Amino acid sequence: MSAEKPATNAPSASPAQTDFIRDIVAQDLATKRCAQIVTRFPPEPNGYLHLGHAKAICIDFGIALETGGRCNLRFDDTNPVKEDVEYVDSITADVKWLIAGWADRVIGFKPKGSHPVAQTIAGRPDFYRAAVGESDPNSEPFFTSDYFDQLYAYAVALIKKGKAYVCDLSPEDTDKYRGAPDQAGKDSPWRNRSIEENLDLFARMRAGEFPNGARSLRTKIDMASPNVWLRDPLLYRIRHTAHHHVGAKWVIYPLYDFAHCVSDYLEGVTHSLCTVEYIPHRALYDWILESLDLPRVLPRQYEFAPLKLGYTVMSKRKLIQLVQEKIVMGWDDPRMPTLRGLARRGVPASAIRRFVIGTGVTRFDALTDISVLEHAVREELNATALRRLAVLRPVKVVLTNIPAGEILECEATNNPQDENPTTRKLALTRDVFIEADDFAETPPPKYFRLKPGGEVRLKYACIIKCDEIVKDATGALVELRCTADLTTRAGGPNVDRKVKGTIHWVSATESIAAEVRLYDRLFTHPEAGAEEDFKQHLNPHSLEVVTARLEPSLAQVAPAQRVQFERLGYFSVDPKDNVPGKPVFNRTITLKDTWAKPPGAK
RNA sequence: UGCCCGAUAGUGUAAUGGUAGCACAAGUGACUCUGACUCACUUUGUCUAGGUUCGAGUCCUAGUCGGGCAGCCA
Repeated sequence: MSAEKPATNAPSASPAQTDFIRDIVAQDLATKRCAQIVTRFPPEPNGYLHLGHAKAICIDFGIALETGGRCNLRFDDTNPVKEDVEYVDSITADVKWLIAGWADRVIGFKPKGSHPVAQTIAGRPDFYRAAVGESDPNSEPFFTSDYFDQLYAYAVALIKKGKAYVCDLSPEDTDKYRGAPDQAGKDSPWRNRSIEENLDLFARMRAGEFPNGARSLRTKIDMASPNVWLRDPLLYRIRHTAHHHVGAKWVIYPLYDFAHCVSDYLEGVTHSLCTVEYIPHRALYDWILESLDLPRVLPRQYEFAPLKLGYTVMSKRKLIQLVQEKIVMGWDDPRMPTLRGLARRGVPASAIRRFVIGTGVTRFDALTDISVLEHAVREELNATALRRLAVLRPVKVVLTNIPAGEILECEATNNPQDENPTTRKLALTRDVFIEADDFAETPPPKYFRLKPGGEVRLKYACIIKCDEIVKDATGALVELRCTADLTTRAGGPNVDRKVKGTIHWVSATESIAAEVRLYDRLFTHPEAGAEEDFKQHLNPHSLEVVTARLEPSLAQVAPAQRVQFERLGYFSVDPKDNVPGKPVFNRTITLKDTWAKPPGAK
C-alpha cells in the first residue's frame, strides 16, 4: 500500500482553493496577459529545506499544476562564498520528494546543453542521482549561474543606456552614502562617469584587475528615494572565489536583485512569487526589467507571508545553531522542521502538502498552531497505517489459567479503515506484557483500564481479570496475576461480553525487543522562533528512548511502511539506524487522546 | 524616526458593497474489541473612532496594534 494514497475521507471535491495570488493568475489568464503560467522555486543552495520552503513549493508548483503551467526549480546561486553542492543535492532530492505523485509533471525542464551533464551527475550522491534521474538529464534543476554570460551582457546594456555605473566607493562608504530610511542619501562621486569609462572599468572588473570590494557596478536610480532599495543598489561585486557550479570562470558575481528578475525573464516566468520581506525590492525588480527594454512580456513579483509554526524555529540561522551545537542529531533529526527531519520522522509528503495548502496564502503575519500540522499527519496516517500491537513500557502479566508453553492464536485486523481489511495471527501465551499506563493500583475516577479485581479486554484476545499484584521487597511492581476468560475469545460463547476498557498487549515469549524513539516538540514556548534567546525554551524531554516489546510481525518493516501501534500512535522504522535483528522505530505522532489524564500521570 | 505591508472566533482562513462561513482547537452526546476513527450537536469573531451608502468585514479618513526595509546576503 502506498503511503501517498490520499485519506479516504479527504475532501475530494473541495471548492477550488483560492487566494489573492491565484485570483491574479486567473485574471492574467483570462485577459491573455499570459498564455501559460510559469512560476519558479528559487532556493539558494546554502542550507536545508524546511516547512517554510514547503509552503513556497506548494504555492509555486500548485499554481503551475492547477493552470496547466510549469514551475522551475532554480538554484539562486549568485554568492559562491556561501553555497555548496551538498545543498544543491539535498534540496533537489527534497523538492522531488515533496512533489512526487502530485506536481512532478509540471516541473520545468532545463534546456539541453546549458551546462555539461557530466559535471553535475558524476560523483554525486545516490539520492541526487536518483532524484534527477541519470537517464534524463533534462530533469536537472536550473541554475542562475548558468545565466552569468547573459547577465553580464545585460549589465553592459544598462551601462550603455546610462543606467548603471562603476563605483569606487568602499563597502563602508557605500553604506554611509546610502543615508538612512528617514534621511536621503547622497550621490556617489563616481556616479557621473562616462559610458566609455564605465564600460572599460566593468570589463576590467571582470578581467580580475581589482581586488574584492575595490569597485562595484551600481544602478543609477535615486539616492533620495524613500525606498532605500532604490538608492543606486549594486548590480555586481568583485569576489575572487570559485563557484560550486560554474567553476573559476568569474571573479565578479551579480547580486540577487539583478540576477533574480533577469533569470525570471530568461526562463519565461510569468509570476515570481516570494515572501513579504521582498516587497521593498519589487520596485527594483520592475525598474531593472523595464530599463532593459526587453521584447517579451515581463514577469511580475507577488509576495505572501512566510509560514510560522508554533513551538519550533524556522530560520536557517537558528536551525544551523541546533545542528552545530549538537542539540539535535543533525539536519535530519526527526525533531527538526526540515523536510529531511520530517521525512525521517515518518511524516508523508502528502501530509505536509495537505497541511501547507490548508493554511492558505495571505500577506498576514500569522502563527499557525502545531495542532494543524498534527491533524494533517494523523489524517493521512489513519488511512494508510498498518495496525500493530506494541508495548512501550512493559509490565508483566501472568495469565494463571493458561499453561506455560501453550499458544492460543488470535486474529488481528491490519487496518480497519480498509474496505476489505486483512488480518494476521497473534499468539496469546501465559506470560504477556501490558502497558504500564494501563494498570493502576489506586485508579483515578473513570479509569477504564486494569485495576485490582477489575476486568479489561486484551485486544483481539479475551477479557482478563486482575487477581493479584506481586511486588518485590522494595515495593516495586513485579507482575500481575490474572485469569483469562477464554469464553470471550473470538468464536467463544461470550465473545460479545462487554467491558469498559480494551488494552493492547504482546506475548512475553512471542514478541521482539526494539528501540523506540519518542519525540515531542523541540520547544516549550509557542513563539520560541521569535526570540533571540530561543534556546532557553528548549524542551528537555523532546526525545525519550525506550526499549519496547513488539509483536513479531514488526521484525521486518520497510522504511516507507507506516504503522500504528494501537492506542499509542503512528510509527515508522528509522531509515538510518534500523538494522535487521535490531529494529529502531520513530514515533511520528501520538494518537489523539481526549481522556483527561489524572494529575501526576505521564 | 522615513517608507511599505497588514488586522475577521483561542488559532488559521473564506465572504470581491447585500444572510459573517469553513478547518483546527475546545465542549457535549452517540458509536466503539484503539478513551483512536466516524457521526451529531454546542461555545466563541469583523482592532478603535468617524465618514460615504438604502445597506460596510469589504470603500474613504484618522488612530491603535503587529510586521517588513537602511548587506558588496538571498
